[in-house]
Amino acid sequence: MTSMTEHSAGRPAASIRARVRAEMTEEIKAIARRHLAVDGANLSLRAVARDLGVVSSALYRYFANRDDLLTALIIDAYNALGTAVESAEAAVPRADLLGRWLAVCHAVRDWALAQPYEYALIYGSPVPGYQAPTDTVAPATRGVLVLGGILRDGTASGALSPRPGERLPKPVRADIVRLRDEAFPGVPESALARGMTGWVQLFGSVSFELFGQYNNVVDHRREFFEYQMRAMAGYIGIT
Amino acid sequence: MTSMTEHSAGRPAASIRARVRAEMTEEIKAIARRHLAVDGANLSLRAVARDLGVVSSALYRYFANRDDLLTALIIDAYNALGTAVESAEAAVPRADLLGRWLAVCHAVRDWALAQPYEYALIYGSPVPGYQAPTDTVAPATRGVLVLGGILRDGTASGALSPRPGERLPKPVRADIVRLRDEAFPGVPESALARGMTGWVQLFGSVSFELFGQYNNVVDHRREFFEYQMRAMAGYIGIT
DNA sequence: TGTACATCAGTGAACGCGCGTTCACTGATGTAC
DNA sequence: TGTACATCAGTGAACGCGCGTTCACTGATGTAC
Repeated sequence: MTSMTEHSAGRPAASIRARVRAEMTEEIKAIARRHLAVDGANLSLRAVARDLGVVSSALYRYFANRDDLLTALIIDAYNALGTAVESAEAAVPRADLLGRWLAVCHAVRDWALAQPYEYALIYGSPVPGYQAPTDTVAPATRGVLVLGGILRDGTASGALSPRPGERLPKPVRADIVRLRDEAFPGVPESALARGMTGWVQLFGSVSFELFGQYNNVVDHRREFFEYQMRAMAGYIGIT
Repeated sequence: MTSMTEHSAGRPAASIRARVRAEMTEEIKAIARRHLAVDGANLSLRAVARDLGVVSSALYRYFANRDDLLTALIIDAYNALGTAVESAEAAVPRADLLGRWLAVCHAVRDWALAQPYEYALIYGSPVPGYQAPTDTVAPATRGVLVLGGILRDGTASGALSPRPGERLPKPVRADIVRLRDEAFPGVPESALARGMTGWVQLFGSVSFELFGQYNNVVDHRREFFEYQMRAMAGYIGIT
């Protein structure tokens, strides 16, 4: 790692092996992602190895076991979704709060439609017997932090409808205050509470669509989704 | 079936076999339900047979294959949830629209918390490779029809806040009108559209809680849930 | 620059399991006369 | 009421698969002197 020995191409010799290793790791994950469609979270290491053209025990050079591979896929999925949300929202002028909120909503839905099995992995039913380790937590929060930014900016500029008289039920307030202190500085309690409700609606709507609850019920899905998200914007106070 | 031959106990002889068969079928499903917790939707027929104390091929007297057993579990789950919702709502005075709505919401959440794996089976990620047959449709709609009743009654009595000027986006209106004509007579379009949004919020919230999205985020779950459901009541126009 | 040694990716065999489904069968229960 | 026959639940063996993980190994690549 810190070796000064240089390869003819100008790279430290050690990093060649490291680079090949990183590429191999990515390829394993890419194949595993494809297999999510077939097996769901019941991912088969042997099937991944077959597709990779390698003996199944070779995978253990890269992942300690099946759960480790699943964890890597989960973290990647959260990060991909987080990146999609962040960059979609960043492209909207800061003053356009409604545009920013709708950009977030559509980024979530578009990403989920494009990788439904990865979406199911992170927002669907938990995998039986699998316990997510703590390093999934940070990637999982990237999306909602973007919403936090919208609420903060709207509060600072006065564009977010203030609710001076609103009183939250005491236990709800306790959760909201802790959340605000931990992760959402500068966001009023009522805005955060309403924002969380909108966040639940966002994922509830995407999950209904992806998990088949809209079959034979809703045909115009994008429009129905946007109608709901605009309704939530109004409820949150984003205009 | 139509035989007049009577057994000494006063039952048609054929029905004894039929009754034993029905009991056996119920027992298989009961054991299978317990196994959902371990295997998720990846249910093992052999494991069910072991628990039943029977050879695995014996199950084929009762279910043609694994998917048929899964289908039976799905239908039972929808019916159990439908019954829970219907009877909780029926216990509230008809004029108390908010009480009826909250009874529906808590019935869904309570049932889901009591049988989380059955909830995941019907509202979680779809089972890879499994296609639900059409006879799951009717049981699946029982819950939302109860909401329809609340909207209808509220409209008839004038208690549901009317939204005379509200215009839905055209594609949304198309879906809503079709839905209304098929299953929700007497419910105004805007009420139905808002009701659907509330319905999505209800299941979004329950799924977030059950599928682990509230871990380290929301501690007071019942209160947080009720706060959200009251917010949606206000949005729908239920007071 | 050359050589001895260490690291590490991938192999192939094995362990000890699991699974859904089919099929010919036995023996008990129910039906028809 | 008694008897011959039909129905049907459950058995046990088999087919043809699948799986995660371990382990001793080979041979290529990288490192240190």
